[in-house]
Order: sequence, then structure tokens, then C-alpha cells
Amino acid sequence: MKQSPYPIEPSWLAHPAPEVAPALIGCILVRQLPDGRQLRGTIVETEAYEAGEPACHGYRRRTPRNEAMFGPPGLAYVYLIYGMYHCLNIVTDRDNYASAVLIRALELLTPPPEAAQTPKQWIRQAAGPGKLCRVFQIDCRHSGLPLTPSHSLWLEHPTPKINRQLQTTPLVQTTRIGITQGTEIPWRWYLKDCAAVSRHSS
DNA sequence: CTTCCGATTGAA
DNA sequence: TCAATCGGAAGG
Repeated sequence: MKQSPYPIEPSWLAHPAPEVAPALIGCILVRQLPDGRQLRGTIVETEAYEAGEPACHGYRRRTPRNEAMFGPPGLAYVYLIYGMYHCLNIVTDRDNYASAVLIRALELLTPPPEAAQTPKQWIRQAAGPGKLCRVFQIDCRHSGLPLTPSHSLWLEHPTPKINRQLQTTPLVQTTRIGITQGTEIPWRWYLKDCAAVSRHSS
């Protein structure tokens, strides 16, 4: 996969989710908040989902909720889980084919507003799919929107510093978390020994 | 219409 | 280990 300079282009995401998911590790999620603050976080944990396997939301049929998942690459797919948390996915592959990458954890690059805190205290505030959406103020209104600066939510390629880190830090591939079907498929990736990963156990 | 339950989280 | 909490999907 080639690399474009600034926001990540849909074409970079136009590959099968299990290929994009590990490639997204190290990329940066950026959120421009209504109050003017800009939040950034390095993606450190992802999971792939795609049509044809039972854990995928688009496994059975196209519905109003999972509609975005069937869209072209580069859209956000956001859904509400357990009545209280949102989860952010990056739509991948091609139009009309359900596939997306769940962003499970970010390592925050920008301190939260209340922060007169040490990095140690806020580094894990986005360590989990529900937590990162809370911090980044992402909800269902973002579902179906392209990930572009004009929509105040987008992706960027890794910085040189992060790239150096990626060269020395192994990527762990394992099975996905929190699902009851398709549990044997090893479509979860995370940075080894990263403090901001949601869970370390398989 | 009614019932069931989830790609989670944090407290017990 | 378990409750919180609610919209969507499935079944009657």
C-alpha cells in the first residue's frame, strides 16, 4: 500500500479489511472538536470485520444501522453498543461489500482539557473502543460520513517518530475480543507491550 | 408489537 | 463476576 502525504485517502483503504487493519496501526486519528480543540491519537489496536464471517455486522443483511459498512472505503461506521458506548470503524475495501476495521485503542498524543495531569494518567483514556469514542466525542451522527478534515474527523499516516517506533515494536496478531461467533479468526492486531492497548490477554 | 442481546466498561 | 442501558434486529 502506498502512502499519501496528509489525510489518508480512500484509495489507501480500498483493500480487504484484514490487510488494512494491521496497516492502520501507527496511523493517527484526528478530531477537530466544536470548541476548537484538536485531539490526536495513535492507533495501537485494531480488528477486522468483513462479509462472510458471522461476527460481522453485515453478515446477515444490509440494514439502516450497518448501511455505512456497505459503503465505499473511507467512510466512518459508528454504532451504539450496550446502550451506552459508541464504536468507531473505518470502512474498507469496495463499495457494496461489508467490511470495516474497528479502532479498538488509541495512544493519546494530546492531553485532555482538564489535564494538569501527567501523561501516565491520561495515556489510557482512549484505551478501548468505547473509551476512545467518548474522549473524541464520536457518535452515530458520524456514521456514513467520509473521514475528511471537512467532517472534523480524519486519519493521517504515521509520523517519522512513530515510524521509527513501529520498526522496533512487534505487531501482535491474535483473535478478536468480545464476540461470540467467529472467535477463532485471528483478525486482531496490537502493538506489543503498548500501555494504551485495551486488553493484553488473547 | 414483544423480546432479546450486543465488536463495552468499570465496579463488586 | 456482573449490572448498566437502549436501539436495532428477529420472531410472533
